[in-house]
Amino acid sequence: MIHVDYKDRRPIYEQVIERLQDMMARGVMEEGEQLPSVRSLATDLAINPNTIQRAYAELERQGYIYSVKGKGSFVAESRKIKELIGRELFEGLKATAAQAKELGIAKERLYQEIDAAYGETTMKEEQRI
Amino acid sequence: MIHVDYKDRRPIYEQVIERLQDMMARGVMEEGEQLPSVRSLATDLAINPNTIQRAYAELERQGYIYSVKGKGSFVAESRKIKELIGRELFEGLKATAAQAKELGIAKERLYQEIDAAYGETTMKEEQRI
Amino acid sequence: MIHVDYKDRRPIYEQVIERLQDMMARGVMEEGEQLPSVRSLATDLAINPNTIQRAYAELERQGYIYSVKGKGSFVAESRKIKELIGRELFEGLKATAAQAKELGIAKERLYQEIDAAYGETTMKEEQRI
Amino acid sequence: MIHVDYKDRRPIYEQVIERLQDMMARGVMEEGEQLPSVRSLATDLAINPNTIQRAYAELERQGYIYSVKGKGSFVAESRKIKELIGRELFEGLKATAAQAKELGIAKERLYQEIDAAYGETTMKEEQRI
DNA sequence: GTGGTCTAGACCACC
DNA sequence: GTGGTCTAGACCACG
Repeated sequence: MIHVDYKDRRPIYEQVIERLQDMMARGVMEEGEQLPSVRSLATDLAINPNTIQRAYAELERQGYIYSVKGKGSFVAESRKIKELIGRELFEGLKATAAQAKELGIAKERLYQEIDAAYGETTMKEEQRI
Repeated sequence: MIHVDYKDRRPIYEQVIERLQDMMARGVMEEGEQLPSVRSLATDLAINPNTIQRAYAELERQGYIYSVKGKGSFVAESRKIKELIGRELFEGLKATAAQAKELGIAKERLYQEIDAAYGETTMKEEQRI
Repeated sequence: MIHVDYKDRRPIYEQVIERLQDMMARGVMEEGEQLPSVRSLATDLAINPNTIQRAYAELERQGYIYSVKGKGSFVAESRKIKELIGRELFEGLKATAAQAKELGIAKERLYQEIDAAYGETTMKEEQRI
Repeated sequence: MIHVDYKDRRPIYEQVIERLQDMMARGVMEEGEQLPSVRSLATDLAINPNTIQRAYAELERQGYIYSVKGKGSFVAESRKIKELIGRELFEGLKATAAQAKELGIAKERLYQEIDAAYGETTMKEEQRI
């Protein structure tokens, strides 16, 4: 389900956060669904419970999940999650576009790159057919 | 000229690198121009010379500048810098686009955001008129 | 295990890098194996931890090892290491051959030297028998 | 005649040494021929006379040239120069071959690389015809 | 004066 | 405990 890569230079708790965010954004984990307990997930991934605890705390702080004492942690409303993910992505895109403009890069050149990214994966899916 | 933010979580030497990359990309520092000496920039920013030294070493490794013992550090060819900056920007954009596709975001939505970024600044310039 | 030579004109961190590269290339240190910690190796060699830190950072950048905060540093995949070492060696050989050609040295003379190096050690091994 | 590259990371005096060694090895400068004076060469290359002085001193120490007080510096016997150049090149090759053997690389693989280096340039010369 | 290396000692983030 | 960053201060090589 989740996989941590020790060769990845980012801290493990960040990897866990990102993987969970991704699963929630893509609907693999649905609104209101209960997340695995800190201890069970720690056992599954063979890492320190403190690390999972930290990931969950951060996800709660950001608004992706909410915790109920004595019950567990749950996925927040999908509307909210979509908004959070979208805001982050668009902010990054905005910064990139601003920098590109400053460097004198035509915006059509950016479109082109986006088309390539979208088309590329589409091709792969077609090959699966 | 350059400013370091101690509240920023990123290491100081990275902030210095990015600021200098940016200045070179925008042509504020021209090809062949001598950068401030390690010691003088360290004094200006009120940080340790070793930290600047590290930033310069990394910039040289990446190809943005070249350093000569006893002479100083100098901005590399602008052609090369444009290429380096462009490659980095497009790689980031590619990753963003791939993520957006995975999240089911229409690429037209990305175009829209880019147009906004390009248009926005244009608006500001027009307001100056 | 490792030895630094203060009479050597090359910086200490480079000597450490080369010794470790050599050990990894020869299989003395195997894939995934944990390297000595920055502090312990520094103590062993009686040099400053920062110097070891720099060597490890460079080795990671080159792809020979990977480091994880709070865990340690580990030898990369042997396949990758073989490739890195081989590339370096052949590049050096290419430069030597090019220089030899320019000086009007027959390439058979180079073969001869290589045979000597290969044969010489073989002789030693035979003497052991 | 000689050219120094400020972008080259090696110190200028080393570049001057190598260029002169090369010219002597290839017979561009003949046995007994007088080298340009320290001051005139310094002026030509627009660098500090101390730098040239250092290069000449090092070349004399290595046996490539000899100086006569009040007269100038002269190229040593070509037999000696050939020997010096050859010794350096073959020592490097020997070390490379030894390392290759230790890594389990077949010596035929080294021949191949040498052939490529010799052949490649030969091709270019043929194209000139 | 310039860049480059090294030491000693401190603090942080992570696990 | 681990790796990573930073400071203060020193010394060297180069021009």
